[in-house]
Amino acid sequence: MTTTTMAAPKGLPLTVLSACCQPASAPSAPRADESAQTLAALFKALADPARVTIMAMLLNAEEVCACDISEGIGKSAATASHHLKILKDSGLVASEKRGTWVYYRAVPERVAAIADALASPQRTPRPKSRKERSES
Amino acid sequence: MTTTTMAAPKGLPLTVLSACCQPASAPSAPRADESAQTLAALFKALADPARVTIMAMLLNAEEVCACDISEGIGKSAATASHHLKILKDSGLVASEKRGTWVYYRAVPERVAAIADALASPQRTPRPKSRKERSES
DNA sequence: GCGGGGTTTCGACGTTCATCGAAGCATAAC
DNA sequence: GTTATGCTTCGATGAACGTCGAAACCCCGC
Repeated sequence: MTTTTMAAPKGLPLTVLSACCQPASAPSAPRADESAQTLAALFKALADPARVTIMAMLLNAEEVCACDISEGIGKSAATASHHLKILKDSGLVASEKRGTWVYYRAVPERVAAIADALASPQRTPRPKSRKERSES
Repeated sequence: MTTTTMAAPKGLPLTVLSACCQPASAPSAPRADESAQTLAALFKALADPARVTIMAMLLNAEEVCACDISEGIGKSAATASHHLKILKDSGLVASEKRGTWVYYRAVPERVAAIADALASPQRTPRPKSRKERSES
């Protein structure tokens, strides 16, 4: 169930894909911008090979110990912790501390949310370009 | 020509989601890393609100004039061109010059490729963590 | 040819990012 | 309490990024 897609038909950043370039009820309220920023933040969280590798590990295995992640990406423990914090802050992974070890798990709903935002072009009739506007 | 995705059923970076943490036939050849880098590069191309907005415009309308994109993201023409170049280099958009104007179009296959990479967890039995290895 | 407008490239600036070593925290075993 | 181990935070450094103005490029109409 992909988070989303339940109360609101497509209630997440996806809206940016259709809410762009609209009347904008409130004059100075950048609404679509907000969604774009939210979505861009999610992409930024994945915009590093180390973090992609981490997500791959977490999506393949149900749970991964932090110690394995460090050697899985071939970087120092400090760097691994840094990347994990970024993924955690973006909600893409969750962590649980059991004794000395910390286990990380992917949050599939969040991952699916990104995939959903990328799907379904849903073309609109056609905005009419500036060129056309100036030609008429 | 979209480069990619056509002959192979899922012939793209998705492999990173299953190719990670494997025997690695060649000792010092980071193979999964390559896929991770490819995928991360795609995410990085989308890791900016301006570029997300551009993709939204291009996915909604079939074709958008460059001049509209500049004002669509509220940045200078130079900045818009910079972002468009990044998207073009990553294969997410294509451009066509007709007379004085340049029209940009999204490359749906490439966008879908990212969505595909995010889908299908395909769990493997379980890698066995370092903790377990050290405990046995 | 010349002038003008759309687009891209160049150069520069300030900001953000990835990375590591070292130090700090927390938990478990003794 | 002390020691050892796993993880995170801190501080610093070099690289990459986003942004813009100015210059260059390209195509059209005259």
